[in-house]
Amino acid sequence: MTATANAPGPGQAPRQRSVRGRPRCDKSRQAILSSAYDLLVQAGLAGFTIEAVAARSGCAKTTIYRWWPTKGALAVASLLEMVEVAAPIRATGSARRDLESLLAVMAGTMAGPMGRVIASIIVEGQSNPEVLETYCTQVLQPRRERIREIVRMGVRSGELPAELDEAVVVELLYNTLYSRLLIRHQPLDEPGWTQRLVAAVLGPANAAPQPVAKPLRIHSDALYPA
Amino acid sequence: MTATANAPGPGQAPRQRSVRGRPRCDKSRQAILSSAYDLLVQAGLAGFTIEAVAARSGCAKTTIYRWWPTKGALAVASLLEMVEVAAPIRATGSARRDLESLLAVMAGTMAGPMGRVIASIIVEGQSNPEVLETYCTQVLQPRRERIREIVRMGVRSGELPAELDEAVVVELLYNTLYSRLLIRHQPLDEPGWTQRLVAAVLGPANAAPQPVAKPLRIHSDALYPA
Amino acid sequence: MTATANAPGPGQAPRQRSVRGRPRCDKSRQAILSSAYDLLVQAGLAGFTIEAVAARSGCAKTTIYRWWPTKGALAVASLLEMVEVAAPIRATGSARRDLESLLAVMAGTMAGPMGRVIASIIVEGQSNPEVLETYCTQVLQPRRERIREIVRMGVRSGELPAELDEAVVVELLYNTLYSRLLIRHQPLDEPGWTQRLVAAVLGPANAAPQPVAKPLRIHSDALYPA
Amino acid sequence: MTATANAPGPGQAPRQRSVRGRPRCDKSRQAILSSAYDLLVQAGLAGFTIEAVAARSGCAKTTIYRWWPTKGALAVASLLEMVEVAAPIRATGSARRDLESLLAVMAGTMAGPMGRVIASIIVEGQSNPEVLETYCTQVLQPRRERIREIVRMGVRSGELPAELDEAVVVELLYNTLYSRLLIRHQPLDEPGWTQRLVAAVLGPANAAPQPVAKPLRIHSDALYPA
DNA sequence: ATGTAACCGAGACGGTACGTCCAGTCTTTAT
DNA sequence: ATAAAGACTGGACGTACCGTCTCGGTTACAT
Repeated sequence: MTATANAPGPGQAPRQRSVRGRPRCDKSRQAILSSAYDLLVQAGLAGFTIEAVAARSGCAKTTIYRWWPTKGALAVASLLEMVEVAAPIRATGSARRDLESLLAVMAGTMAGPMGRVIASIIVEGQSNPEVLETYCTQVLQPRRERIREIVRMGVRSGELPAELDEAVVVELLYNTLYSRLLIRHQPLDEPGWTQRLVAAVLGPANAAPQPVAKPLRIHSDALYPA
Repeated sequence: MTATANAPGPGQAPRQRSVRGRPRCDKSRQAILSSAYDLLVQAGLAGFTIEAVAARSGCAKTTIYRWWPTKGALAVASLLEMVEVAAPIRATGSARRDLESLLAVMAGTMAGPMGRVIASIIVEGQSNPEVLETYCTQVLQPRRERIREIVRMGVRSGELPAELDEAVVVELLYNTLYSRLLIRHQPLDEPGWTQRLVAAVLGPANAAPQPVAKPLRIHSDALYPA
Repeated sequence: MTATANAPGPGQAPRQRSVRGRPRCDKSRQAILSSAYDLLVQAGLAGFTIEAVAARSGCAKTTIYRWWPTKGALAVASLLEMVEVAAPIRATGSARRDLESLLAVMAGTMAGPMGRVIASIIVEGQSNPEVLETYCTQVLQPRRERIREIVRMGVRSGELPAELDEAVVVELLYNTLYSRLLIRHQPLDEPGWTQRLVAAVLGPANAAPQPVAKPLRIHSDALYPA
Repeated sequence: MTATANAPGPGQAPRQRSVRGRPRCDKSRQAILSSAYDLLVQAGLAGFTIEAVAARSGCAKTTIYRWWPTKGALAVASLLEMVEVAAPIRATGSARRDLESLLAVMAGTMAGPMGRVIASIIVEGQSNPEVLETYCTQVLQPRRERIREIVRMGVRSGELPAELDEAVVVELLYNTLYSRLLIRHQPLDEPGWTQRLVAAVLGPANAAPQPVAKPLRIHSDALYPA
């Protein structure tokens, strides 16, 4: 993990818990993070200014700079604060259906306000590699792993062909979301798109899916508000 | 087309061709565009400043603002200036191989300096929809069409399965490139990646490809230096 | 002369009068200088802030920084703007009386608002030698010269002893003013002080002063509002 | 005496001597005062910062603020710590010579590092009258009294004319030092200046000085390092 | 040939945000 | 109680670019 993330998520100790001195004011931390998030949602990158965050949160600029070295770091931190680590979802027993609905949820999320935040983070990351690094480690990878798991389960149950390249499946499904978010050549919520995507990636649904005996409790890849 | 694109490509008339007055100085236009491009390549978005472009090109800021309304517009224009409309390539007769090599070329291009420029354009486009619009129309769509054509030809020749969803194929192949460019979770030039990608999208190569009778001269999707 | 003075006094050409580019806005210059002066008078050094000057004058900070490199330079310039080069006074024919009244006027000026400005300039000058240099050259020296002239005339007319050390006289009379301004150990306008001072410096008035035939029109050392 | 001076000289109890709690740490007091002095000498006003003093002395800012209300108060206190109350000097028997040598010593002191400290104190005093007040009471007045005493003795012995205005003599001699310190229009250590000054103020040395019967031990006006 | 219109360079201008420094204050633990 | 540590609000700093605005000068067509 990088310094970018030293605005701690739950359970993290960013600075060696100091015994001496005034402890960090958590109210300020919260105010700053939620102000940052709100500004990103409402005004996008243009309005996402340290000064604006300071003004809206009622905190001093110095307090912001003390804890987050760059705007990008602040942006990721504000996203992490708003997102559950991994929301559990109910597996239906069909990997196909699971993927479809998961993709739909993700696309919906990205089409909404959180999408603007994510886009902003990626933008900031272009000139600040640590931001992207943190985003990938903290947000992207755990969620990609969920998709991978669904695929793995589908293969194991025989629903999906054994020769399926898991890594590529994840890559294809996920990347297409981000591209639409950023390039906007097509809408993220194009109707029917989810199904076509899954069909194309998994191949035609000729084999009847075998319902798993015990419907497992797995986790969603979607970004949920905390 | 929007005002964003009024930095004309060849043969375009951005402003109602004025009969009176001093004609536009093409030397300045060239100097500005190439300075912009160079700055984008060398310093990325951080160094891509109207003032820097003016300084490097030896032109006045007013001259830049006269012709390009925003930094984003200037960025796209500078890219268009550096890129052939569509470089012709030799079709090998195998759609699979064509796609693989095309993807490899594109990935290579995006991993290089031009990738930085493209990323910058997309970044600028986040707060300036016209920029993305122009980029899609002028750069993206024509190139996507080429992929589509290869697929179409492959289907027609029987090399590729008839039920292939052309639109989705293009989407999958292309988007994954842009995601890697922007998110950097994986390198663009991962070895073997191109093959796995094509295999996953087109399905297993069971049908023996039928070489087309007359190898057609089609066009590359890659962005070539002009 | 130093860069500090490039806010021109009358007849000066601070930057080689440039033919190219937008000419300097004199309204801004005036507004800045008078705002600076007012702030120095009203709030002293504490309130004399580039930001405050900008706010009060309605100009941008950058405009101020473009023309005056430091707060000190701005302070001197604002003083120079408010002061006549050398106000003429009527010589009475008695060097003694002339010096007394001149000292009284100067003390009065220094005890007033302009004194605060001068004190501020000297303070700024402590960490910026150019400021002091400019102040001495532009303000102090010309005025000291006037005292010297009065003394010279008094000696020539026989009113003052020939062995009088002109330089020291000027030094003694002037310095004591500045010390009282800055150290405040004694009030500047102590009644009778002027006479005692002159008496001590010039020696006892034993020689009857010879009235000059034609009372000359000389110049005051005092700082007059322009 | 004012609150400004509650940095105690030796033997003073600024705060009602507390019976309970941790006693004041004298090591901190010393460290702070000498750090302040050093910073004033080395970096002048610019580097004389509470934070810098804290850093250099290894004390906390709060400790400084607890004992000295303002930077100015700290500055005077640091000067007082470095200075003997009144260093004794040997009177030569000639008031003239005594004054000359005394002036020379003072000028030398002011031209050196301590001069920077004094200038800083006066600067601070401009926006903090209590600082000047303390400086005058603690430093200036006792030393001026010494000059006055020399003059008085000179008059009593007949060396100096009886009509000499003691107060004005002190004023003239002392003020000119401070002016040169602050305005820098002339160097403080101009050779021969001391003699000319004394000559001008005391009048020509026509009367042969009467050596006093018993050379008295008086005190110097100069500021000696403790 | 001479307007007239649009171009071009230079550079001043009002602004916004930057990231930093320091001022003072407050809150904690340690002595 | 005093001290050290260090987080906090707040204000000003000086800088970088923004996008706009005059200027003096330069083409090149249209009278």
